[in-house]
Formats: sequence, C-alpha cells, structure tokens
Amino acid sequence: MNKNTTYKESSTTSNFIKNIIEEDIRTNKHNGRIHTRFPPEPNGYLHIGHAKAICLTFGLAEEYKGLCNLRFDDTNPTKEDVEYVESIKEDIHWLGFDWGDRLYYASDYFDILYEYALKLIKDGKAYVCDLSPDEIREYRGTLTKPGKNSPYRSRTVEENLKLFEKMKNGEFDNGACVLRAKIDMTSPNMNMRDPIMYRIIHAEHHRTGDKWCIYPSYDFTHGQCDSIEKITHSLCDLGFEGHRPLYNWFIENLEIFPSRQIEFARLNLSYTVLSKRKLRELVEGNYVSGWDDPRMPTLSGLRRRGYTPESIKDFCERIGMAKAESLVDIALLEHCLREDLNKHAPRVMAVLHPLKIIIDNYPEGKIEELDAVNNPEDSSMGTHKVPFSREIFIEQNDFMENPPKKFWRLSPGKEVRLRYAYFIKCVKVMKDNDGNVVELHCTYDAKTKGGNAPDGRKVKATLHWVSSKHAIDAEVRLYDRLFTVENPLAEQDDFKNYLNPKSLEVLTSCKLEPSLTNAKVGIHYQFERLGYFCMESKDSSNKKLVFNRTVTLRDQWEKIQKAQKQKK
RNA sequence: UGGGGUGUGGUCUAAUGGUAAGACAACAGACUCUGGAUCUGUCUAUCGGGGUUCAACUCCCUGCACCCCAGCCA
Repeated sequence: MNKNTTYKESSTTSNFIKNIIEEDIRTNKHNGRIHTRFPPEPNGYLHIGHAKAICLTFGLAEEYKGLCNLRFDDTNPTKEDVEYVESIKEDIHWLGFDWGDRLYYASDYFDILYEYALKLIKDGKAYVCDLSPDEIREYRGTLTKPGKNSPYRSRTVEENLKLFEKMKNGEFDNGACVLRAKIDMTSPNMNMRDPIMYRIIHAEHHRTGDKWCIYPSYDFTHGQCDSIEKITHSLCDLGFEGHRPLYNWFIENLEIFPSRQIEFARLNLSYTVLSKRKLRELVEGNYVSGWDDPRMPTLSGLRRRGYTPESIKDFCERIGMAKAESLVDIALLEHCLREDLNKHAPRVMAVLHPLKIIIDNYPEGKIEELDAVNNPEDSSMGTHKVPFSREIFIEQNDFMENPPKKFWRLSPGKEVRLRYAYFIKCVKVMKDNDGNVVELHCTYDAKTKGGNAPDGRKVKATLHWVSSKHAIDAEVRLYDRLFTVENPLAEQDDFKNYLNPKSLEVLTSCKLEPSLTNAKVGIHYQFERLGYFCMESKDSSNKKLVFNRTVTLRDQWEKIQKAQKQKK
C-alpha cells in the first residue's frame, strides 16, 4: 500500500491544501515531512475563526504524522500583552490540541532577524530611509500610479550599516527613520514597493523587555520565522495573498529554508462578527460583559456558553476549506453542538416559567420517587430518581385555556402525561383579578403510574414538571444570536446598530429538579423539552444557582405557531 | 481604471476531461413517554457567451460580478 492510499483512507473530505500536501508527499518534497504552525498575535482572544485555523494547522499535522508549532507573533510591543498569551494557550488546549515542546515567539528570533537585516544591507538590498510616514506614503504611489524612489535609496552599504546600528542603539526617536527592502518602487504589487523591514519603537516588550527599540515588521518576520522553524506549509488567510511574493523574496534573498505560504478563506459566521477589532469594540463599549460573554463567538465565550470542543472541531471539519469567501450559516454550528450534546448530555427536568398545578385527588403529604432515564441515546448512563407530589410546576406555555389547532398540551378537560409519572386531566383554572391563569387544578389516574394506561388509551403530549416542595430555585440565562441580521458588517451603518436587544434574557424564578443540587461547571445537561444548559462558571454559587442556556432543542411547535400566525 | 484572488442548489464544501456528490437549511411523511432524537422521501446548482473534445465544473478565448492590496498593524 502506498502512502497516498493511507492518507486518503484516514482523511474525511478533501480540500485544496490536502491536495497540495499529498502531492508534496508523493514527490517526496522535504522528504515527506509535514510541519505547520499556528501563529497568533497576542493582542486579543481567540474566536471560532481561529478555531478553523487551529483545526487546519494542528489537524493537518496529526493527519499527516507531522508537527505543528505554536508561535506567538509578537513584533509590536505596543499592541501585545501576556494576558492574551495565556488565554490563547488555554483555548488551544481546550480544543484538544498540543504543541508539545514547540512553543515559540517571533521575539525569540529577534537576534537572527537582525543578522538577516544586516545581510540584506551588505548585499545592497536594504537601506535606511529618513522619509517621514507621510512622505513614504506619497512616494509609494497609488494602486494605479507607480511609486518613486526614495532619495535615501542610494545610500552606501557603509552608511546604511552605520545608520541601522544607530537605530538599534536608540539614537533616533520613534519614526525618525526605517529600514526598507530595496525591491521595486514601480511594482504593480504595492507590497513590493520597498517595504519596511524595521521601525523604531521605544517600548517595553513583554518578553525582550528594553533590549530592543527597533522591531521587525510582519513581512520581515513571518516568513523568516517559518523558515527558521523549517515549516513546510505556512497557512494563512487570503489577506496575505499579495504578501506572498514578498514572503518569497526575503527567503530567496536570504537564501534560507523555503517554507511555502498557502492562503485560505477565513471563516465568516452568520449573525455574528469575527474580527478581533470588532469584538474588542463590543467589549470596550460594554455591549457585552467581556471577551468571554456567552454571546461572544470567542472560544472562551463559547466555552462558557456550553459549547463542547468536539462540536467546534466537527464544525470546522464540516465547513471545509477553500479560497472562496463565504458566510457559513450559524445553524450548522448549532447542529454540530446539538448532535454532540444529544449523545452525551444527561436529561433532567426544569421549569423555566412555572405554573402551579394541584392534583386534587393525589394524597396530601404523599411523595413518590420515580425513575427517570438519564439519556435515552445511551442506556449505560443509567437512571436517577425524581420526587413526585401533590403540588407540581409545569411550564406556563404548556397550558392554554383556548388552545388552537394542533396544540396537544394541557387545556381544560384535556389529558396529558407527566413525564415518568401519571396522566393528569385539567379540571379547573384559577385566575387572578386581571384574568391571568395563576394555578391549575387537575386530577390524576393512579393506574397510569410510570406513564402508561393499562386500558391502552393514548395521550398526545408529555410534559416535564418539577415537584414544588422539592424544587430548587435558580436563575437561568437565555441567550439568542448576538445580531439581528445575517451579516452585520455588510450593513451601511455601524454594525453595533444591529445588536440583538433580546440576545440575553434573565429568568429569576426557575424551578429545577432536586438532582441538580449536585450540578457542576463543565457538565452539559439537557433540560427536557427545552434545550441544553450548563452551570454558569463565573456567577453561579451555592447561594444562587445560575444556569446558561447553550442552545434550544429544535422546536416543531414553534414552527407550527409561526405558520399559524402567518396564515392569519 | 494597476496587481492579486474568487464564482457549483437557500448556505458551505466535493468532483483535477468520463453518472455533478455530501452536509446544513427547507418541505412532506413514519415513529416516539422529550412536538427532542431517529428513519424515509422531496425540492433546488456548475456566473454569461463562444471554442476544443466522443465527452467540459474541469482545458482555451471573451465578457460579467464580487473580494483583497496604497499601516512605521498583523
């Protein structure tokens, strides 16, 4: 069996990057070695768009028995912070990937980069330019007009060497001059018009402290770091397509290991934004509670919301990998989540909008312990007990005094099943002075214990419930999509105008079945008939239980209702 | 109007000259002690126009549309 066949068997869907890799393996490029890297800048939190890149780079390494490095791209001390380094590491681990002993920083290579710069200067391929930022922009030309050479372009090697030395030694102020590559000011590719290699920034770096006051630009850093680490396939987003000629130029002129840059389309997700800048705007403007607000598409937000790493990885696999820009339906993410949670989440009963029921013919003071299945998808998860008594809560919307067509739940005179308990029939509706239903009186059929009638009669609906005397109180936070429109950034005005005002609804008088006393952060529950929920990791306490709704269950009834409304 | 990219059902992705496939969504039905899950079925696609070929999503020509590039950000 050849290698090719092996890989085809282990891979799921193919994509253009895997095709390239398999061709490289076939032709024995780099002796068949595959080495990728994930290169975040530590200036913000990772989001699900990064998860796509993480799954790609780490996933490819796993699939082709290669390696993937984690390398922080920390070339701009004014924008980066250690806080972000830690969160990024945590998020990658949470997703289930590991970089082993290959944790690197671009700043690890500042000395080598400096030597590289010296080499280009000595080869007459780089020069110190004293033009001001404005002048540089002016000399660069425009998209349709070629640029013109800087008057400093023809400085001698010796002069450049001396000036660059002075730059390094801190003899100039910020912005006084820069080191530029001498390429071609008339290139139709703006990136090749003598790009900046080094700029002066008198600032403390989170790793190198005050050792440097000149810092290499992205272009003069990234490819060389890839090369130093012998990265074979350097994957980045489409935004860097135009930088590839420059990436290659530095590698060729420095005569170093030829890493290959390949670009793919970044992820866009409907009803949210995936841009660090925009997310930061939401955080700093207090539109959300922080980077890890459960409504945020950040990995920390999704984690707190109750998303599982498995569901996110599955999603990243299913969206595929291509160069066409696209907007993925968030429904796919939710599908992956439900699929995972359905298989693994234990079922419990909770009433979010309680309506009290008194079962008139059930003995006062009597308590029964009923068996409830933990997960119908997985019998090995066993059962647990739920207490039943004369007074219970059901969901307010499980009762309607004047039910429309297809409403199968409780209404006056109608019989329904209480999950795992009995059939009950509504005999009386109690209202307050305003006509609101405040309490129901029902009767139960003792022969239907466990939920089946010996005479074989059927009921159309099964309701979840909680015994009022045993219920535990909790706050439940219901989340909905962050924005009201599919693509907030495509709107004419500010994307923040499309924030969903109902993205968070807090319910304070919810009733949970008593087994939830033992709930823990990190366990995902299904509240039957409602959705998947998890304990709030920051705000929940013994005094005040707080749960987050991760995602609702699919709801046919909601669809029917919408259809009925539209008919009217 | 310089350069670099991208166009496949409503959405995302396959097919690398040989039956246009899968997933999500939608719709219909079956089943169900969750109106969940599961199962079955249905709908809808190669940007346009030429050409090469027995055969084109694929190759050629030509239009069109959309995206990216003029930071001392990455």
